[in-house]
Amino acid sequence: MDVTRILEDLNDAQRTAVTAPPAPLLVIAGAGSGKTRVLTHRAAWLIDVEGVSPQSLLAVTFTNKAAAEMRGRIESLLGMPVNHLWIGTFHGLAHRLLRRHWQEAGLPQNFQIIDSDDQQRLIKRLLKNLELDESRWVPREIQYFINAQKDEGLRPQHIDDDNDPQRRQFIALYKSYQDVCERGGLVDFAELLLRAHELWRDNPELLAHYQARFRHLLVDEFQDTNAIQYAWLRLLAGRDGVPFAVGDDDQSIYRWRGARVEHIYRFQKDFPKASVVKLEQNYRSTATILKAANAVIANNGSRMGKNLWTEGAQGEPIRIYSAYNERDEADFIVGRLRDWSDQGNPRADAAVLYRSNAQSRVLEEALINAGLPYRVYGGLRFFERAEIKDALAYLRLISNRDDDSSFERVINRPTRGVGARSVESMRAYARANSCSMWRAAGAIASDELGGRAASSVLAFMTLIERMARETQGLELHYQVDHAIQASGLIEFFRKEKGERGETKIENLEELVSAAKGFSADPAEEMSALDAFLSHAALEAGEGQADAWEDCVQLMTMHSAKGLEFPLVFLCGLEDGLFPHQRSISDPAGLEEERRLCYVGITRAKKILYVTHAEQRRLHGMDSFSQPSRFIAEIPDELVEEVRPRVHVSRPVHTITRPRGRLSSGISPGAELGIRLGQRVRHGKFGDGVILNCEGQGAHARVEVNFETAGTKWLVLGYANLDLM
DNA sequence: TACTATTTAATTTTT
DNA sequence: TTAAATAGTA
Repeated sequence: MDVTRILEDLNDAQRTAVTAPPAPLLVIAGAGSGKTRVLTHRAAWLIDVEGVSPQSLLAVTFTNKAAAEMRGRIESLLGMPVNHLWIGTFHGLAHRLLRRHWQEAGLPQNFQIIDSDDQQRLIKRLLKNLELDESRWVPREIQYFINAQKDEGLRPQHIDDDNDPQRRQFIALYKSYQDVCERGGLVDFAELLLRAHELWRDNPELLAHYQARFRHLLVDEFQDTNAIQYAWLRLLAGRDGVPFAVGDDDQSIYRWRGARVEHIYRFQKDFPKASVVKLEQNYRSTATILKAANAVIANNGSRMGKNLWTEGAQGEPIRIYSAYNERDEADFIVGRLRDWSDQGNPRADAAVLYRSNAQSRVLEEALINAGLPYRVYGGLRFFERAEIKDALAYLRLISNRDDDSSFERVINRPTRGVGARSVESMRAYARANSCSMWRAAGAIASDELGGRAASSVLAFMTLIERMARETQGLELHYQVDHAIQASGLIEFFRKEKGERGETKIENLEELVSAAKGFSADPAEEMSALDAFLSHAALEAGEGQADAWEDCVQLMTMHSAKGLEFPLVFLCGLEDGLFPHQRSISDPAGLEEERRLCYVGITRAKKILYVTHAEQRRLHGMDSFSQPSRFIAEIPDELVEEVRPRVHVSRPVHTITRPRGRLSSGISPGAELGIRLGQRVRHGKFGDGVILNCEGQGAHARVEVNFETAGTKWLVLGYANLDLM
């Protein structure tokens, strides 16, 4: 037992948490305060010092990456592999349970997991079947509704329609969706969690077994748990379980996906014996950066309250740059990045963070012009690529003929003469006889369909049967290889002109390699193919598997969570963009945006730049915008304005910032508080932005671009504009 | 069935 | 602006 090794390098608060007696504990871990370290050391402490068997430990994270990292760190701390320790994502663990107890969970043994793309396709098919208009019943909204209900642990019969016809229809759709999934043996992400919860809830002996086994529950990113995840944890903890939850209420940025910070507040109520430890010492950023982060987040009302501090240096002031437009902003950033790189710093140590993906475009152009290598995070991941999903659909059909999503996906891919008409009649038959498309195809092909279509459909069915027969017993990667060849996908993409098809073929070949490298957990009693398919759905893989090159990192602030960089740019800090327009009017939404800002700021270790543009091209329209309110929330003494362009020849656009930090230029109407870009409200025309002004005093006229009424010239004296 | 023109809408995305 | 989805045409 090596206590020293586990406790060395821990500060007092961290040590308190790691060595806490076996009782529920909530660790509020500020950004950069050693959250993962506490979690892993706690596990090591329990196993090595308290003599807890790794078997009785369950560690939950939100991402596969975090789970893998946690396992690695625990193993290196203990100096041995811990195979019996369950570490995984909520979804991964739920999946494991459902595979083990598929019967009790009421699932077919070979159930398949569908991702959100599959889910949306399924909903669209459902709408077609029910002859509902997609513009009236927006698939995305239905998908959102279904997932939100599941996240709350609700089945269709639990939901009250409030006598609202729209809502009633949504509930009905949820129900039909569920029927389709049931018939095809399909389980979506939210369903994994909900089923796993119901499995325990409805099988007391089973629950008792797991409660007895998992005494210690380690939970990462606790602020991001949704209702069903929290309910699942509570069920497992029971009366005697010992939850050890680590999270930061200030970093909860996934409310829109069902995450509820409130669980952090509820924890102490649900576990009355719980104690709380706060980790506030930060090992990442300079004091200046921390002060800024603290000051910004202090504007949020509902918080547990926490103040990050550091023993480190003040560091450099936060640089704020007011760009003329988004291209100026990008040029500025790239200039600084070039300096950074020229000074011998790794480019990979620099990150440009933005609110929405669309902002990356201008940045990328500027980076390309400057010849700076960069990498954009996000985007399509390996297993989400269309060609990969096509191949997987064939494999899924091999495993389960009744998987309608897969059937429809590949029935005519590559094209084999089965058009929309044939598919439609199969759908009709399937609907009328509530059977799968596969069965419908078999039933119809012989009579209802025309000769040519019928033979195509039969050929397809024969193909699938043949593939299933020929791959039986083969090693996984041979199965995959056979599937991509025999399906004709390779041939199909070879004919595709340009480089596109080539890439697709490469990806398909990469899929074979992935299968080669895949090893299923032998403990699970499922076929290698089913295991691989689940893996593909549950772990979509990396965004870009590019060869490593030292390059600047571009990503959204959301995807930056958990990362850190010596040099960080937060760009596009304008009201309307960040905080985003859609969150701005809702107080809870605004608070979440502010937490996102907090996350962004605390990514920076040494140097932080904050930029905004006075004018930005959005959706093809130039628009003026105010600097983000978050900028004004950073205390003046931490900030240094960057003004390399000493008054370029352009109209006086100098922005009056909320605290008057920037000098305001004299312009017509200035005495009335009118300036270009100012948002105004007009009694009749509604909200708009000032584009232009001329004249003085009461005779001054302004040109206003109204959101709905278009552009108009108004005389200030009569217009009665309200400043916003 | 495949290509082209037109329309539409536009956060964030751990699984 | 632009990307994606749909509708229309060869």
